[in-house]
Amino acid sequence: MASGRMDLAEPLDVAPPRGGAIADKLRGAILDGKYGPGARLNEVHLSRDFGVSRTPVRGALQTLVGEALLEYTPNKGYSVRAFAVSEIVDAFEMRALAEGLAARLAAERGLTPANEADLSASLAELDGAITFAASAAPAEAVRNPYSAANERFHTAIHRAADSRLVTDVIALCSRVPLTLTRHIIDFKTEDLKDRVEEHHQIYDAILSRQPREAERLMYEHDQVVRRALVRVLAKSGS
Amino acid sequence: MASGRMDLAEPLDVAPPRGGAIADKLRGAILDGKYGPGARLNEVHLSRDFGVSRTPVRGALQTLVGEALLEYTPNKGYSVRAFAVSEIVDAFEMRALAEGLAARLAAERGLTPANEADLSASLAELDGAITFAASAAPAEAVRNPYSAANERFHTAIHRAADSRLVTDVIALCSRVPLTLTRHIIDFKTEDLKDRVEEHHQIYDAILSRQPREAERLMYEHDQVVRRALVRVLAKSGS
DNA sequence: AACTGCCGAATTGTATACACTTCGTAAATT
DNA sequence: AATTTACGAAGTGTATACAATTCGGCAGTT
Repeated sequence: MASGRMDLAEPLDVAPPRGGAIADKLRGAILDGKYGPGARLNEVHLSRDFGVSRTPVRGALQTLVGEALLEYTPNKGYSVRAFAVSEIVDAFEMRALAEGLAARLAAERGLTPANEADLSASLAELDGAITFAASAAPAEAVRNPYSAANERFHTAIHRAADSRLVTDVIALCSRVPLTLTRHIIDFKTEDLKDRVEEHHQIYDAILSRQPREAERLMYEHDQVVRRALVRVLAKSGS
Repeated sequence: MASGRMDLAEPLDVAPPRGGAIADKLRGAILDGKYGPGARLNEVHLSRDFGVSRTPVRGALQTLVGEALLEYTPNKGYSVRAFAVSEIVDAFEMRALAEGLAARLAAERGLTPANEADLSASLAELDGAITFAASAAPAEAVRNPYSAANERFHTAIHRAADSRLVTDVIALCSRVPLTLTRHIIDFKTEDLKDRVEEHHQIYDAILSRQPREAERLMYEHDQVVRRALVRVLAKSGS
C-alpha cells in the first residue's frame, strides 16, 4: 500500500494541474462574479495566487479572451468584459435561435441510439424533479435537480445536432456573467411543469422528424427564459 | 545616411511585429489553405519561420484556438481544424440566422447618422459595382468591387445592431476555411443585380423600422449563398 | 516470430531573466 | 501658479533555459 508507485497511481484528476486547470478556475471565478466587470487581471498577482509562473497564467488568460470573457489591450493587459444589459438580453435571443437550429438539425439528421438514450434519461430525471418539487419543495432544493436534468437535456440535443459550430455558438451565448441571470430562475412549481412538458414536446418533434416544428418549440422554450429576464430587468430598472 | 539609427528610423509599420501580427499571418495562411486540414503547427518551426521566439508564437496559436481555427491537444500541440462539409453548410445557416437577428436589432434600435452614412455609401458602391460589371465584366474583375462593397454593407449592419455578441457569432460563422467557399462566388451578372436589390430592400426595412421584415429579408439574402454552396457540393459530390 | 520493455529523439510545459511600454508623480522651468 | 519635463514604479512583451511528456524504434526475451 505504501509503495511509491501506488502514491502516484491516480494523479489523473488532480496532480497534473496543467495550465488548463488555471483557465478553469479563473473562468469559474469570473462567472461567479468574484471579479467585477472591468476588473484588471494582473499576471504577476495571479502567478503568485496560483503558485505558478506567469507563462501558464498568460495561456489561461488568452484562452479566456477566446471565450469572450476577458478583453485584452496590448501593453495594458487583461480585464473582465463589461456586459451591457442589452447584450445579455441579446445573448438569450441569439441562444434561442441557435438552440432552435440545433433542434432542427437533430430532427433532420435523426437520433443515434445513444442520443435517444440520453434524452430519455434526462426526460425521466425532469419528471422526477417535478414530482419531487410537488412534495417537499423548499424552493431552493428544487432548482438543482431540475437544472441538472435540464442541462443534460439541452446538451444531449446539441450532441444530436452534430454540428460543432452550432455548439460553439450556444456555448458563446451561455458564457455570460451570471450575476444577473441568477435571478431569473424564479420558476414556480406550476411553471416548472410547463417547462418539462415543453421538453417532452421537443423530444417528440425530433423523434418524429419534424425539423421546423422542433425548431419552433425549442425557440419558444428558450424565449420563456428571455422574457423572464426582461421582466426582472423591468422591475429592478424601474 | 549610413547611420545605424537611420536604418531603424521607420520600423513602425513592420518592425513591431507584435505577437498579434503573427496571429494575423497565421490566420491568413490557414484560411488560404496553406496548411491543410489536420496539419500540425510546430512551435519551434514557426518560431524559426517568423524569426521570433516560441513565446509569441504560442500566444498566436492560443488566440487561433479561441477563434476555432485550430485545435489543441495537451502535450501534442496545435493542428488545423478539419471541417466536415456539413459543418460548413451549417455555418452558413447559422450565419443567416445571426445576420437576420443583426438586421432585426438594427431596425429595432434605429440607425445613428454614422450608420446611415455607412450604409448609403456602401449601397452606392454596390450600384457602381453592378454597372461596372455590366460594361466590362471579365468576371474576375467584378468580384472585388462587389465583394468589398458587400462586406462594407454587412459590417455596417453589424455595427448598427450594436451587439458585440451577435457580431462575434457572425465572425465565428465566417471564419471557415475558404477552400470550398471560394467556388460559390460564381454569381452571374444578372444574379448580382438581384443581390444588390436585396441590399436596398434590407436597408429600406431597417430605415422604416420594420424589425421582422428586415430579419426575414436578411435571412433570405444569406440563404442564397447557402443554397449556392449546396448546389456546388451536390455537383462535385456526384 | 511476436511481444515486452527500454531508451532516445522530438515536442510541448514551465520557469525565469531581461527589455520595452505606459502612466503617475514630482520636480524644475517659465 | 501652470505647464512641461524627467524620473521611476508597475506591468506587459519577448527570449531562452530546462523539465516533463509522448512516441517511435530497437533490443532483448519468451
